[in-house]
Amino acid sequence: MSVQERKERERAGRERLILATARELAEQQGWDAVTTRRLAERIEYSQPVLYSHFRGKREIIGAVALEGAAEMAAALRAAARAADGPRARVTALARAYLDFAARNPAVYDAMFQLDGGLAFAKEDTPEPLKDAFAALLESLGEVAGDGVPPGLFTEVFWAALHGLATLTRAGRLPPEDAERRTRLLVDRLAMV
Amino acid sequence: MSVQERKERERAGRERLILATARELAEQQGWDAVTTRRLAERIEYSQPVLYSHFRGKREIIGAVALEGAAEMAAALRAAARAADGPRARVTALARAYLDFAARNPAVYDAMFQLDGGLAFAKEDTPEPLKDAFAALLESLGEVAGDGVPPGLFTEVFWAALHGLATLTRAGRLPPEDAERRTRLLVDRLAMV
DNA sequence: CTCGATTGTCTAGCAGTGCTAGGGTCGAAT
DNA sequence: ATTCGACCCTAGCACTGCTAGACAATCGAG
Repeated sequence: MSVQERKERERAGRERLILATARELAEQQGWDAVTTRRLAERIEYSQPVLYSHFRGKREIIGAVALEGAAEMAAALRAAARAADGPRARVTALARAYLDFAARNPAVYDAMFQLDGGLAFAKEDTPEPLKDAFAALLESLGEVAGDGVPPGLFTEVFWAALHGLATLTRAGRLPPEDAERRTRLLVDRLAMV
Repeated sequence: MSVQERKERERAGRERLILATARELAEQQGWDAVTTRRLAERIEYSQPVLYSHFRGKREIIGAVALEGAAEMAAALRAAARAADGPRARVTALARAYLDFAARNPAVYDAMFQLDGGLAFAKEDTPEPLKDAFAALLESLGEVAGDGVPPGLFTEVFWAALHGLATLTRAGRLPPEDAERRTRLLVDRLAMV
C-alpha cells in the first residue's frame, strides 16, 4: 500500500511542479514561450511525461487558469473584507481585480484570454470560476440598485473591469489614469 | 510609364485579394486556420509572394485590423447620426459597437485581441485607430458629465463595451441578456 | 531584333511547434 | 530469482512561420 501512496504523492508533486513551472515561464516570457519542449526541459523530464498528466497544452493552461481563479477569488474577498461600507467595498474590489490582472498577466490571460478548454456560464463550469464570480457578486449585489438583478449588474461591472484590465495591459489605455478610470466607473455604476 | 502603373495596379489588387482572403478565412474558421500555406493556396500563389507584400503574418493581421477600424468608425458614425438626442445616440452607439464585434469576430480579434504589431495610445498610432476612437468620442463626449474629461469618459465607456464584447463572444456571458446589459450600462454611465 | 539585366515567382528547405508510437529499463510482486 | 507491469525516453509525424536560391518572364539598351 505505502509504495503506491508514495508514487501517487510523487505524481501529484510533479503535477504541481509542471503547473508552477508553466506559470513561471509564462509570467517571465509570455505563454508563447511555454512550449512543451521548454517546459519538459525545465522540469527535467521528457515531453511525453506532460501528456501523462494533461491531455495537452490547452489543459495545462486551463489548470493554471483554475489556480488563478481560486487566488483571485481569495484576493477579492480579502479586499472586500478590509473595507467598510458598500461603496468602499466596491472600490476596493475594483482595485483588487485590476491589481490582480496587472500583477499576474499570464494567469489572467489563461483565465480569460486564452483557450484553456474551460466551460463558462453553463452547468459544467468549474467550481473555482463560479466561485470567483460569486466573490464579485457578494460585494456588487448590494449596490446593484432597485429593480436591477444582482447577477446582471455583476456581469456588467465585471465586463467593465475586464475591459479596463485587458486594454490597459495591451497598451491601449494610458496606465497613468488607471485610478481615475476606476473611480469614475465605481462612481457611476454603484448605486451608493 | 503605363506599364509600370499597370504593374502597380495589379500589385495593389493582389494585396487587396490577400487581405480579403485572410479575412474571409479568419471569419469562417478562425485566425488559427489562417496559415501562410492555406492563404497562399487560396490566392493561387506561393507562400513567398505573401512576404513581398507583408513582413509576415502579424502584419497581415494588422492590415485587417486597420480595415476593420475604418469600417467600425463608419458604422459608429452612421448609428450616431441616425439617432436623435445625446441619450439615444449613446444607446445606438453601444449597440452598433457590440453588433460590429458580434458580426465580425475575426476582425474584432485582429483589432484588439491579437498582436497585429500596431502601436496604441502613442504618437505613431495608425490613423484609422485614432479615428475609431474619435468616432466614439464624438457621441460620448457630450454625456461625460460635469468635471469629467471626455477622453477619460470615453476610455471607460469603451473598456466596458470591449469587456462585454469579448466576454459575450467567449461564452463567458449569456448572450440572451445582451440588450439588458447594454441598457444598464448606458443608463448608469451616460449623464442624460 | 538581339541580348544582358532586372524583376518577379516558385521549389525546396530550415528551425520550431504540439503530440504520439514504440522500445527499454527498472522496480515490485510472486 | 524470475516474471511482469508500470514508467519513461528516443525518435518521429504533420504542421507552423519564414527564407535562400534557382528559374523564367519581362524590360531597356545597343
